[in-house]
Amino acid sequence: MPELPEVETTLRGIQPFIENQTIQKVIVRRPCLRWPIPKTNLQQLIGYRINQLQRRGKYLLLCTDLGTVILHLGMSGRLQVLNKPVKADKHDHIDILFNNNCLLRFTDPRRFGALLWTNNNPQEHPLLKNLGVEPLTRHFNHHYLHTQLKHKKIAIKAALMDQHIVVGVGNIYCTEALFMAGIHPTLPAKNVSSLQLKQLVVAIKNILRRAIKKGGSSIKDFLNSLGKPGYFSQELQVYGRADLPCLQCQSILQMITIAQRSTIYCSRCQPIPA
DNA sequence: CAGAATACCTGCGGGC
DNA sequence: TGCCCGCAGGTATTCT
Repeated sequence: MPELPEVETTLRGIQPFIENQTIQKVIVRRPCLRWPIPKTNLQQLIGYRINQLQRRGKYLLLCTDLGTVILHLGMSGRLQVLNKPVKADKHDHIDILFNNNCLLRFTDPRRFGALLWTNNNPQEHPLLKNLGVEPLTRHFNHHYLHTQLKHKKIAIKAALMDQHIVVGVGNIYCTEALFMAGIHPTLPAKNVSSLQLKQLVVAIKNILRRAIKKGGSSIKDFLNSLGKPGYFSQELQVYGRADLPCLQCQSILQMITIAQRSTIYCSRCQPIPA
């Protein structure tokens, strides 16, 4: 489900209900997501307030005076705010109840998501401290990409999805951005021209911004924190369109696998440079 | 060291 | 109807 636009959509959806609210109760139904859930730390949070809700890459941070809850939605995770008690379903692993009677519920069928705890600066947490730049800041530009990629032989698509280079770009938006920039996804990262890198940066920023505006993509089951789908999937040009005609040139779109992820591209619009 | 493969899970749709 | 297969938005860990 969640790449940067979906995580950002989630943040914006839950922020008004939980920021500055005091934690009243925490229920952990399933002790393990990707890693064990730090139950003790969560119980100690009762009576503490969420000072701030932040996003770093695909992580969400619930900041309190005691420490920070680090959340990752994995592949199928979802956060929603309920304003009345609703019976928990099979995959509703964690509930956090606030004094305003809002209930923050974490649901994750595949359990690739995570809830972690840190007493220290969350940016220094092992999972966060080596993350790459935020794609929607000025630090993400073609000079930066050139520096990062100039020695990399891996496919450009694999490099863009490496969260240590740039955060938030996942399989959908990476596939789309490469199409927009006219770059073949298997091209070795070091061989992407300077002009192409510029186009790629523009494409990535553009697609992420547009997706956020539309509330993210609902490919299969993404629902935002209000239980509504995102509407960006209607605008996807290549992702999910293998064997269909390219919307630009009518060539049949191809599907290949790169770094164990499905990749769709147009062999005419995204040629391999001679 | 870089890069590739593996592992973690459940659910869904399609083919038989 | 039911079973088996492949596929799904991610990424730390282990391997070569």
